[in-house]
Amino acid sequence: MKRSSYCGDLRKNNIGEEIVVCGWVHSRRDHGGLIFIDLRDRSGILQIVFLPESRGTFRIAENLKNEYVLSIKGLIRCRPEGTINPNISTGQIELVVAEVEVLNTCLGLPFEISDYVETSEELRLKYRYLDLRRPNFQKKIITRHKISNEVRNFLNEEGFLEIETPLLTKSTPEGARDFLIPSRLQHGNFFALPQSPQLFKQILMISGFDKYYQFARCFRDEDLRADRQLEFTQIDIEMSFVDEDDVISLIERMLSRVFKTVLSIDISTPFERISYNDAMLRFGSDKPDTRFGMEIKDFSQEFKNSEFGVFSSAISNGDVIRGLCIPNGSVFSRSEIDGLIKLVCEFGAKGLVWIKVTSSGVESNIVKYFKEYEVKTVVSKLNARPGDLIVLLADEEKLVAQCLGVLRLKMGKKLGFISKNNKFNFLWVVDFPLMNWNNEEHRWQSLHHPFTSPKENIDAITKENIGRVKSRAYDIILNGVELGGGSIRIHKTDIQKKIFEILNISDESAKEKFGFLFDALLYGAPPHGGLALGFDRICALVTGEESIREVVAFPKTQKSFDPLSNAPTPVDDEHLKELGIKVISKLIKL
RNA sequence: GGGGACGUAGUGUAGUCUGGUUUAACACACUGCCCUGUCAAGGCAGAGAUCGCGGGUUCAACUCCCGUCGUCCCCGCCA
Repeated sequence: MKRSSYCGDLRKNNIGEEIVVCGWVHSRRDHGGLIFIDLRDRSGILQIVFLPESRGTFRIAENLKNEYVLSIKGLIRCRPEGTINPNISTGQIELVVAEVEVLNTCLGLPFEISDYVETSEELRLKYRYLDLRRPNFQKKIITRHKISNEVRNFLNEEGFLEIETPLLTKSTPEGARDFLIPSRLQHGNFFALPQSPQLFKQILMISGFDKYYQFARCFRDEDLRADRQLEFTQIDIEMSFVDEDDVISLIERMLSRVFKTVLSIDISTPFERISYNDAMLRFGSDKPDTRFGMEIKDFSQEFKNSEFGVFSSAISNGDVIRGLCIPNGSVFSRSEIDGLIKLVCEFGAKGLVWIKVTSSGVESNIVKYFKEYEVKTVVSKLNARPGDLIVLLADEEKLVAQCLGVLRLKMGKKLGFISKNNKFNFLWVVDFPLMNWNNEEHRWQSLHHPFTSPKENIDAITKENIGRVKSRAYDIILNGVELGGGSIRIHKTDIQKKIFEILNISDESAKEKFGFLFDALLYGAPPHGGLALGFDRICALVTGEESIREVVAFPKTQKSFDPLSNAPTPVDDEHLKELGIKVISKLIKL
């Protein structure tokens, strides 16, 4: 009995056809003289009817259990009047069994294969093959495929070539911790798994491939989060002879096509663009969630000469004063407000000022030190209304932005401004600084990576000036999630040299670390740029999931363990010897 | 490295704050029987838990304390 149809594809127009379906027993409803089976495959569920007249098949049906694997031949017929199930796509028809073959049995299940029963993630991961059988999960994995398929279609039509880059590659000093692979033929040397195919895709541009893409597996040995796995997939794109607008427009067209095809949602293009400085000022984040307001305002000017010493001296110290208004926040109790203060303190900010706006005036921990016009200015600038809670913070600019940004998000969630409402707010963040100063290591660092092209020409790239130099980088944000980012790259050796100089990377070590790209720039590198999108994150957002583990078939736990395979595991001493690695019988705690 | 939440039959939860009326409850799943139109089927009966693990406090611990393991969320980290 060879399968002729998928269960979920059958409809009224198949009535009268003899078909063969294969799948799993999703549920059994035994009425004594009549037995129904819901047969499930990846396409959906089909109701199977076993009638007592067909004695052989009926006896088999009496002994079926959940998740038995069946092959069934029978006739599709219309369901009798009044027995139509509007909840499933095949609800108007059913299959009357002629022949049934039990292809396999199934043990008692560790959890139910059902969309209605939640199970601990630990158990789901251990029995991932069962978890993946759940219809909702199958939908998500299929959606993931649809997205990647549509991205490929689009890019292929646009003339892009998919080209693979190596997984066994070279360790790079900057960025995340590398996964290292010892070389058997060259003891003491290591490959690294790529954190991204960055250098290779730039090489491909220099090789003349012009428009490249890849669904690239990337690896970073850093701590895991809901939106971070050790290995993840990025849609990696690079183009030659383009500027920022070309890349941005391509991605906008690509994403609107994907959302149209997969979700039937029209997203309007072009996406809003916001400068990095604006994002930090107004939202306290370089990945602002613009689905709700509650924007941050600066009050440094207003309090420059304030009699409230804490504020005026903060300004003269070079700090800033910023604040936001929490709608209906005055209902918060004293302890809830203390919670906010504690939250801000956790980041190292000294403390915050709060003002409850009431119909009869204001109420505050500190407002008695303010002049009346100062209070009025704050209230009106934040457009605060009776019932609102104003929060002000004076501290170093970066810290204030971070604290208020976190506070804004927390309040937005708490007050229900962020909900699963199928709203997709795309946003480009542009005009990033090229570098920022690392205070601990006392050196300049690239904000993106050292191959990002500066906006200014080469004469403006000096150690004195570098803090003010913007880059030709762009990040794409969706609902406060960093979907991806990219830049126009440096294609001229002189600029690249200057960047390395400022980053304190010597010619020698630049050669050693990025030598092959450095050399390649000398041999006719075209202007080029591109971007990488977090594919797992896109899938999570499209399917309405909070965690990318919900759209990854085989993810790892937060401690980077795979409960399905039990990886990672120890290996044989023999194997280690071949790799030239000394056998360590006991791990030494450093 | 740090902060927080959680861990109770196969699964999901309640009970824990305020220790003893608990012989640890409920739902689903499971087992047996009944049932010819159900569809997250229904009815009857039944089995299933040393309350993550170790220690402590107490006349008495699922409950309080300490430690430990695991899972999740967050900070650091992730160019």
